[in-house]
Amino acid sequence: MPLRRIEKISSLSVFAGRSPSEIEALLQGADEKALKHRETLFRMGDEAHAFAFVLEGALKLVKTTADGNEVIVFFATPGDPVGALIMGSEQKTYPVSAVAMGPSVVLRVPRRTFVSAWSKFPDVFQKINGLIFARVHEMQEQKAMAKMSLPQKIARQIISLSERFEGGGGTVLPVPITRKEIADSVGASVESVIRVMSDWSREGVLRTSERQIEILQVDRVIEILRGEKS
Amino acid sequence: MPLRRIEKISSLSVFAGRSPSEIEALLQGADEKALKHRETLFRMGDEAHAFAFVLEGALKLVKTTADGNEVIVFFATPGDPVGALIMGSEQKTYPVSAVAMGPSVVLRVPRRTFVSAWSKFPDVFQKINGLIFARVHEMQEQKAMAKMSLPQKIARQIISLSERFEGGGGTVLPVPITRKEIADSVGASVESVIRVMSDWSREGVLRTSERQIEILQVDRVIEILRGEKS
DNA sequence: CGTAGCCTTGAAGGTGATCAATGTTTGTGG
DNA sequence: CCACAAACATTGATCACCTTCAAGGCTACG
Repeated sequence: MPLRRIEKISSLSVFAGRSPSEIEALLQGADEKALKHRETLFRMGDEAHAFAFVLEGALKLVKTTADGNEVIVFFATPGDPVGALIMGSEQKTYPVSAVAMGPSVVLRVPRRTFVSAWSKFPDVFQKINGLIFARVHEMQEQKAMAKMSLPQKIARQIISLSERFEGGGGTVLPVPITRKEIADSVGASVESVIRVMSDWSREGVLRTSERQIEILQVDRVIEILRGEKS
Repeated sequence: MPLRRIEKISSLSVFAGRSPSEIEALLQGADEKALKHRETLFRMGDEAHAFAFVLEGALKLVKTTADGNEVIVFFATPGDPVGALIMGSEQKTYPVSAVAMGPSVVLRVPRRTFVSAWSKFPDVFQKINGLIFARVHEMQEQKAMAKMSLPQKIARQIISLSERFEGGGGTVLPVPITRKEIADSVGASVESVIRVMSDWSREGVLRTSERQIEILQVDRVIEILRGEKS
């Protein structure tokens, strides 16, 4: 039952300026896939037969290290492509796993369509590159935090995430995210993340219920990010 | 005095399969720029009028953080593009600075040529994407080391760098790299990097002279990377 | 021949990791 | 709908690894 979310799909930035028939060509063999919480879209090492756009919810891109640790490389939010870069590359297997955070929906496009149709539209390519740029930029920003303290890293991660979801107020992360996931994304231990965030809860900076994080004092978080302590 | 290194230029992977006249079109307004050691190609925040390919030597892509720290985001080695991603994006200023490590040469292509010519060749685009993929991959791998010990991070960085330069043996990094640069790239302090590398020198694992690092016992370095201590 | 850039070493101290135990919430199968 | 298993959150104690600060030396180069 493919493509019931036409609205949402045609509002994807990649499709801006494409005619309906062009869009149809770009979506040959594409389907919408609904994912349950914690369901895996693809696993690191799998052959890359398709890429996808996040339509609803969010996916985490995860790497499992040799010693069994998990590292979250990126949080993909609505509009973000996943597995797109690899479509044009030599490599044939996904370098990361993609796992849904909360119930999510993706638009999955087979590689053959990428090769046959997507490559034909320079515009489209350019749009994808814009999205990739955003991702690289985000990773670079994060790398720039290397020497900062843990609270600063966490603050940055939370702010960056909250900014990625449109929507007024925007102070509630509309995606369930665990302390472990935050830890894995900033390169810290769960315990340390908990200690930091518990302090913040006590100070009324933020609040969590059912994995949903609500930022109560955005300015305070920004202060922390800038480097003032409690 | 543009384009004396035609040989090297046409062997760039982006140009594979292009005819001489096509290459000429892709190089409208392009020039070769020789950079001295520590010379800056572009500065973070500058308007992005051009992108470039490294032809000889190497460049470091650096971010200066609010508190005056430097973070090296990527080492660009021959064949790598710098500033390419931003060409297709909304953003108009470079997110990082590019600084030569040792005398280097780049092929600089103006943005207008990118817009007018490069966008016309889907193949070329795809090739660039392949290169970007390699870069993203490298950054992801590095992020995956977040929880590893400092010696492991340094070992990885050194190995990864040595692999990026073709050339048999490949155990001498053909680019001058300081302890500070290694520190800035793995997110550690100079002193710590020095302590680790001094130990290695004493053990005969590697040797440095004039900023050139020579790996004497590659297998030992790999052991360290895998997690055995001295 | 002085300055700038780089390397080195030591001492002291802090941040965050690790280990261990326990509570809480969510999900699942009978 | 209950019972039990997973997944997630919490707290405390301990300690290793790195950072920071300080001081000094080496070498290249204008």
